[in-house]
Amino acid sequence: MHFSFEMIKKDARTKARLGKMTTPHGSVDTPTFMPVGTQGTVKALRPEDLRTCGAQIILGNTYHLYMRPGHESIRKLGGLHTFMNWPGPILTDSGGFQVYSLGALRKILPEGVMFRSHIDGSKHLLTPQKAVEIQEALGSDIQMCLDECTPYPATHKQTQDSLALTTKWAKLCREAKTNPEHALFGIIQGGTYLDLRRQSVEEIVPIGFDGYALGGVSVGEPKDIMYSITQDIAPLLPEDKTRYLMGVGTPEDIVFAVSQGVDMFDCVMPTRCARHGLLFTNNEKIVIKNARWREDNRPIDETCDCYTCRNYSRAYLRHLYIAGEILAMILNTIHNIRHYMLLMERIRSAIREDRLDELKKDFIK
RNA sequence: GGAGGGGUUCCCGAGCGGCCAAAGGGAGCAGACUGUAAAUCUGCCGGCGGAGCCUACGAAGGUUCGAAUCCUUCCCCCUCCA
Repeated sequence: MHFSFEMIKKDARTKARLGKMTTPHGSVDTPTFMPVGTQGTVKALRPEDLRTCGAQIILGNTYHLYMRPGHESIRKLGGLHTFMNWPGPILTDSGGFQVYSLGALRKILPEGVMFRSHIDGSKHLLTPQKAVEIQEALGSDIQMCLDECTPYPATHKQTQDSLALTTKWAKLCREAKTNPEHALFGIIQGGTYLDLRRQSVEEIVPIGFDGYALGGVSVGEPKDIMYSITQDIAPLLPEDKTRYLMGVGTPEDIVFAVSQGVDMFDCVMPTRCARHGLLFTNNEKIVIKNARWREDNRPIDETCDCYTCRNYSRAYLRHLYIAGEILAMILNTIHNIRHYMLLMERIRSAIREDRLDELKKDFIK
């Protein structure tokens, strides 16, 4: 089964779209959220927990899996799906974000990025061709082009130079792709400059990808800038292709971006915050370590149907967290992922019923 | 009975004449987290609205311009010998 994207319907009052992606490992209802599983695991969850939470697609990472255990090993062991026992679709990030996040450990060269491994300090050159080769070895359903995630702040000139590299690498990734079943997505950069963002769309779209991502946001820029980039650029992307806003975000960010026509998201927020004791609900955010929950017998969220909310009290979850128990991370992550999945279900229902704007009002005042 | 070691802020523990409201842990309290170098990181943590003052280093006296730090007595604790 080849990758495809079908737009089922558009919301009547916003730019939101309801759609369906088909991949070699199953289909995905969009708008969708991908839990982040950088190292071949969504931290603290078993694949069956992910399934139960409603996750349809997850994200893995080229850089991390290349460094450890190595993409060739994973290929020999049957590919990433088999290796990690996740039968559903997987999107792999290219390592472009590590160009940003591992800033001190890498050097950008015209032909690629020279990384000093964060694990043992060894040197590795990640080229666009290599990034595609690794992702094909992993067998990911959706591969991402190697890009430079432009940091914030950056001058117009710096952003322009960075963009030139991203465009050049996008072409090389496109040429390097060999497996027709897998999708390859291009990435729009251009920092906070609208003219460069537009230029990026004009350069990347003609190369011809299976989907388009908006990258280089949520890297420290003010939220209104991120929103305006999303608002201005998402509608410029081809209607018949998946639109993916990389690394976003909070529930309100997601609802906003959906209203601008974005179909896919990924973010560490639900998983990392869960491990750090921040639990999402439809009302308040709950910092589970707070003393106020010491004897609170209620679940995290009475409207949530997750395993954690059905079986455990805030008091118990607080105890587990304070005591440093592993189960705290497991139960907290189950809740936050389910919360995000329920959010996406609410979003899809709203689009289906042409009332996303009403839902949006609940999130963005 | 003899010899030696010790009692420090909630706990452990450093300090051994002024730079000490007292290092460093822990506990406690609060906050952050956006394509994961994150089970991480940050802040607060004797009292009083601040420069400041008050109360604090087993107890009581003393020496000194100044004491958690030196001296005396007392009260506890631990180790070894009898």
